[in-house]
Amino acid sequence: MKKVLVIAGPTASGKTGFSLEIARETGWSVISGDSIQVYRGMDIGSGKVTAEEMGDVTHYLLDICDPSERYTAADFQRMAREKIEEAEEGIIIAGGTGLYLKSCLYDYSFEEEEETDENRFDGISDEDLYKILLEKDPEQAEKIHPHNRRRVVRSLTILETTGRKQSEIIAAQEHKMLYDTFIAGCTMPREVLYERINRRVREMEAAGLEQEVRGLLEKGITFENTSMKGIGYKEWKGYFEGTMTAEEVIQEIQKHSRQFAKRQYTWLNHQMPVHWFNILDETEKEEMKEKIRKWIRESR
RNA sequence: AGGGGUGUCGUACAAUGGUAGUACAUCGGUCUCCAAAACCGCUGAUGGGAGUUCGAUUCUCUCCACCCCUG
Repeated sequence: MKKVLVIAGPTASGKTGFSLEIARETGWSVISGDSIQVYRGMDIGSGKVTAEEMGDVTHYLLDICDPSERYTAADFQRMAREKIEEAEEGIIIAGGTGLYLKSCLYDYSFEEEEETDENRFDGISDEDLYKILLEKDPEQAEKIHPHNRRRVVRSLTILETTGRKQSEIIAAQEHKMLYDTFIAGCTMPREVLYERINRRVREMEAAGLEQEVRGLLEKGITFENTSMKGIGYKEWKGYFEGTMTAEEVIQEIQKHSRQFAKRQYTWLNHQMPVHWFNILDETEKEEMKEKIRKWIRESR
């Protein structure tokens, strides 16, 4: 069974550095498990590993899309699984996009779908849309809040294009991991992480984040593109429309990053079996490495 | 020092002589392809004291704090 070492954790927790250390020790490649780092030209704001840091460690799923394209969890699932299968012994996935990690590791199945008109439900209220779903797939509807239009539309789309209920698709799965997986979670006290986040955003500012965003806009990328929904990018809309100062933008990015880190903790704590360790504590870090080495030695 | 003004959750604002509300933030949570997305929930305030009143956050006085003007 292929071994998959997942290095997870909230933003700014040091996932990249740790994954490089392990990659150099094991000789394994690294898959980026990140929804924004797939886009070319989005380097500073996405906290992408630099060529210099990377050295000769092979990285997959970085810079594989144009920012005008839409990359999704299904794309990640397919491409990451391909890389896992190609690996000789094992591979590392470093990233903080919870859904991407889970959908790749577990037996999630994303049904093939036809293109649908995104605006076909315009004019129908959230409540009415929810009632429709309640009628057609009550089991799934009960799991979704009526106000969460995106999820309601999603379920209806699955129903329309595949002819199957989302609840049935999920019920047919075993909810088991497909690989021999070990999930290491980089963490640290919340206040320390928040300070690091704030500092990192300042560093992005100094590294030329504004110029990076300006360059994307000049190439025709708009704030409507999925890629521009990322933290560090979407906040500049007001700035380029003349309603916000750069300082306000930076503070928004810091705030959104902190909120994101909190959501990442919630996801990782509740959705996957993570082995947490305080990455700033040298002893804990070494213990984690030892656990990883032991897990690699075990043959299953 | 004199004159004027303002004091309500962390912040910005509401309202009322009779249960003090909203937004954002904080904190917590949901999650099967837009997920760095979308959505949900909780906590939390009338500056201190006195008076009028059945009842004051509201009216009155006083103290305190802050702001503006004058010197």
